[in-house]
Amino acid sequence: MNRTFEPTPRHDTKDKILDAAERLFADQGFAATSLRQITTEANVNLAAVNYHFKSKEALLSAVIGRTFEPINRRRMELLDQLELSSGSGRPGLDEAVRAFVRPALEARSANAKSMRYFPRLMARIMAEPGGLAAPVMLPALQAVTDRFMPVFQQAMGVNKRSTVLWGAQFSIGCMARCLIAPEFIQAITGENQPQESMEQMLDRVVCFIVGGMQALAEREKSLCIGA
Amino acid sequence: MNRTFEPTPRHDTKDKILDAAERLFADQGFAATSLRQITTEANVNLAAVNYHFKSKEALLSAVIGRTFEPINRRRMELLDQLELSSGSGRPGLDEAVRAFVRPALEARSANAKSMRYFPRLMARIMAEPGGLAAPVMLPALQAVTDRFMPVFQQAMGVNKRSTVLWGAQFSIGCMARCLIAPEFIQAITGENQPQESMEQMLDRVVCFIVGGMQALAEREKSLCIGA
DNA sequence: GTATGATTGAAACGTTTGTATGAATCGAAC
DNA sequence: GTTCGATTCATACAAACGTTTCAATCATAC
Repeated sequence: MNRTFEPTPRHDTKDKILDAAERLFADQGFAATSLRQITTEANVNLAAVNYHFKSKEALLSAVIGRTFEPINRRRMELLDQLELSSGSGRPGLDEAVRAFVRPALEARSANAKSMRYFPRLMARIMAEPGGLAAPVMLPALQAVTDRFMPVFQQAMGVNKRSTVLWGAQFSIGCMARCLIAPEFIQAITGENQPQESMEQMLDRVVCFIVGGMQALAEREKSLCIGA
Repeated sequence: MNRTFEPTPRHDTKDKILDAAERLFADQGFAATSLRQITTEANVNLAAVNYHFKSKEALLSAVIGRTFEPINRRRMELLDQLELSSGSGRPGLDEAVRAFVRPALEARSANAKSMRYFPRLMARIMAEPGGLAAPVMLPALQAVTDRFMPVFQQAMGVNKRSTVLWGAQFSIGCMARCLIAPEFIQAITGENQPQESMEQMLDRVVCFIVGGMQALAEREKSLCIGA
């Protein structure tokens, strides 16, 4: 067999593939990213993808799982801590929203060397309720929803579940947008805006979301009075 | 030449391609949609795509242009009317936000027979500042931004342009999310929520956005007092 | 009827794709 | 050193892809 073998260190092939896939899926989307692009960037052999991950789709699931699972775990931790440190076990709306949003912004900041990729991956995945990522994403979203929705509802002081559900959806929209907004602002204005810190961005988006949720709560109350 | 020719009516090939492309690009994304899928759904010949649109990318640009251009034109019209009918030529924040959001929701409703497609197309496009759609989208976004941003700023009563820019980005996030929220709510809760009318959805999202923007304005004022 | 440009049709082309295959190499245990 | 499973390598395969080509057909004007 004609083989020009240059051995690759064998201890991190899988991670190299995951890293490259995360970057390229985020930048180009799943379908437009070929396995050869991934393996070229990761400097591994094409067959390694199927060996370690069985299929391209399974690779996507793995990328999503390792990206989003820590965020959701962090959310749960923050909320648990909040409830412990709140005298009545009932966090305020501002605190609850922070616990929801902060992990996503933290993840953005933690990916300093590939900061341009994570926000787009998240934006792409969040736009696809029935897409390829659904089997991985829906259970995760379900768990977070089950945990946070009652807290939001209590903090908003509303009776209707639909008010909370819509508020949560708009909050997700804000949060997702927040992750890519710097790129958009740059593209639209052509200005090099001074870089905002993560805490500044967090303050802005939490302020907006809390204001919006409180407005929805007020709306519900005034509709009840009118009915 | 061996040809089994069945003539197609020649008066609407281009529109059939655009319709099919809009549906499939929205549902699957650009890269995952092949021209053969489009032409099969449109019941036209493969070569027609390149004849009428020159390339797949040009087809995408055409789809985006015909989808988003009417929305933006409607936005401008609504705002013009608003300024005419406002005594001082200065619309309130609620009205300005409505003028921004309503056309998108209207477009969703107008696509009754393909309602599942338009929201996703919009969500996909909005997630990609530097993507394939950028040459078409950025000028359109620029025009809308130039027109609405001063109105929002005045209505919010803030001095800093950055406050308005961020508020606008969060608003776009809310609006985009609003278009696909019914699917998400359905997927997460497994419940068949009663269908909300367009006006109900519009009221909800405008309420949230206005609340959020007012909160940002208050935040700016309190930061100025503190500084 | 003829001429001409527009439009459609079938097929070809070269490239790319994900998956699969079997051999070579590696690393750990004995 | 030998064995065995894990891992990597080069290659093959069939299918799919966007673009192109050229002839047939259509529609309109004269």
